[in-house]
Amino acid sequence: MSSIKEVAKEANVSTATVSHVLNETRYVAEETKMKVYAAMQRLNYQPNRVARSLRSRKSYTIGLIVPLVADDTSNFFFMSIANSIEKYLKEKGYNLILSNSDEQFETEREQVEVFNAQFIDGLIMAPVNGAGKNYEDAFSEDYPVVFIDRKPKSWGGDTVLVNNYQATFEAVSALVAKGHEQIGLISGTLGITTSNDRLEGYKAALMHHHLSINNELIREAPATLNDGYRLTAELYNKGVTAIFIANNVMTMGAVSYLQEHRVPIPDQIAIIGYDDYDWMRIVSPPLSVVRQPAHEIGKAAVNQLLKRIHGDQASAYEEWLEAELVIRGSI
Amino acid sequence: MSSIKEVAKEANVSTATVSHVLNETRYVAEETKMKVYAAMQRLNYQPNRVARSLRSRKSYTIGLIVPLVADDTSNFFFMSIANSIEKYLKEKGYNLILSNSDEQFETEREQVEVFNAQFIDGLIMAPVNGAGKNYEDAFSEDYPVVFIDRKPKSWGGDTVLVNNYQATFEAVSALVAKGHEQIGLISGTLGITTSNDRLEGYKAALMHHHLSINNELIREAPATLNDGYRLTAELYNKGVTAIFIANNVMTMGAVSYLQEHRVPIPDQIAIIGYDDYDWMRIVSPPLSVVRQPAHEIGKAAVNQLLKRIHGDQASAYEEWLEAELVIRGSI
DNA sequence: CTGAAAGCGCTAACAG
DNA sequence: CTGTTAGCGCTTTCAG
Repeated sequence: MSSIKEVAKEANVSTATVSHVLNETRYVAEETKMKVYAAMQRLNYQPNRVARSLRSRKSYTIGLIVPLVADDTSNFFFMSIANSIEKYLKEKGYNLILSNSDEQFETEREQVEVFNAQFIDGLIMAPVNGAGKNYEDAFSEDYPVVFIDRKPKSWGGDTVLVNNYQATFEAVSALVAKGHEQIGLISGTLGITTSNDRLEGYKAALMHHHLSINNELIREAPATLNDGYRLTAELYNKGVTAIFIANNVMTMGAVSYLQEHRVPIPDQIAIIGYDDYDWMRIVSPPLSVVRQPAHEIGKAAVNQLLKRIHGDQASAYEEWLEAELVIRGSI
Repeated sequence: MSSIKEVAKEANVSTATVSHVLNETRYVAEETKMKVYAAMQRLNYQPNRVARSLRSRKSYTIGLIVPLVADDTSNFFFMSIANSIEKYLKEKGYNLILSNSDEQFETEREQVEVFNAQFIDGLIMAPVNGAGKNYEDAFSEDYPVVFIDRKPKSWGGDTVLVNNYQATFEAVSALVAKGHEQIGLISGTLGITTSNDRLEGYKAALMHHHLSINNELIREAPATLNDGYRLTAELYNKGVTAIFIANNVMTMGAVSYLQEHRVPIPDQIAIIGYDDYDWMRIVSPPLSVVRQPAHEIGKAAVNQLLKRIHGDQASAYEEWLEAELVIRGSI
């Protein structure tokens, strides 16, 4: 790998000139430019990004931390987001360092420390489940941070969220409209905004339609397939006629239980799940779901982050994206 | 962010000493060490990784390039691999830069160029579909490279592969054992080792069981849900009694077609799909599949890469991992 | 046992 | 219009 010095020598100019033609950062005579380009060509020169970062304090790299639990091979919600973030960043000439917090606060914190020492230009993160974490002073002041999907109480910075409350309200209302009165809720662990908002949306919809809220019909557990299966069994035995399941993994568990026990959907139990993956259309019957705009989350987060990187000093930004109720055969 | 210089001053030692206590790279008196630690504590010192990289030519960062087509939101095979790679790298103190080639050779090549200028310590990549690409000289000599999942003919370096041939052979044999003689094959685009090997395994199994190979029953298209749907329709109309589908996305398309047209599985058509995700267990009937060891691929690739990083000079390494036939209700 | 200082490759004053 | 040079923060040789 050749250096800027060698190029300068080869082209009979100074390193400053090479640097300036490289970055178009001051006027250079056409003729000189040509000499430099030729030299770069001959030496197959590639500017060293590390040296550049050290000097200019810009790495064109941003960090992403997502919480994927290790043995849950099915929750690709954050992977979809990671994918879209990578895509938009690439368009803007940025690289993505991906890290998984494994839904563990410790791991998350460690990764933040690593990033603090690494000249990332910005950080996007979906914080782990759990309240009361002090985020504000975890980050060195050197880069902007955007939270996605979840908003801890202690976080007062930029955030991109999904309107889970509204989507759940609509979904539960749709069940009510079909005549259901005993409607169960299966939720992942409460305590994060996403789960809480879905619970609130559920309650609000029932109240709005003058149905009573029965705590017996509200079930919470870690978002795993097995727990979804188990809670569905419990609710089924309580005599519900409809279930709203607040995440995709537990939706799978619910379908699994109902199919194994030959419970006809939607005749005996209607269900609405969360997130929209292709497989939800090929189970029988196809599943009604709340579709989250995973792609838009990534896009909005990148946009906001780049704004900050480019010096935007506006006060904390909070964007709410709408989720969409998709009705199929399961209700 | 404080620097090593400030720490040195604070501790009344030289920067050399600070560096050496930091890296435990030469003997430092216990007392001096303590002074340095105390100073680091007081200044909340974090060594700057970029400067360290520039000097030591080591970044503790490795690159990963995977081919995920943009609008195919369901093929999470490479995402699973990315996930496991990230996990193993973190254990070893490395970071992961993730990039998507979008199954486009141009994008892939551009990303390699970026990596060439970036002091990655190594690169793992699943090359794009398509033969005849000259890989050997695309990479700067500065870092080792491990290919995963696919092996272009022009690549003579380290590779981690899945024994698709053997797995397909077993799957098709299982269909034969059930009495099927008209067995269709639905494959993603041919030309990459993965698809080719599955085709060969299919043919070999038929021949081994003295069944004739009917090219009419072998269908190829880009691996999309819609194409899987369409090819299933075609094969169904050809009168097959069983179909082997060589990837997970087209498997979804196949199930979709058969369910919509109320074709009983496995009574009228038996199917075996590829890859094993949770949703395959909750369609009715649960799908028999070939399960690829996504996790092990990541692990093996990381191990091999780190060996090279640590100076292993052995000749090209090729690891074949076994895929597993999982029999469920669909045959 | 420790320090001085060179230098990794680059950018950007400052000086013509 | 271009060159000289300091210095980003660190590692490491050489010299005590």
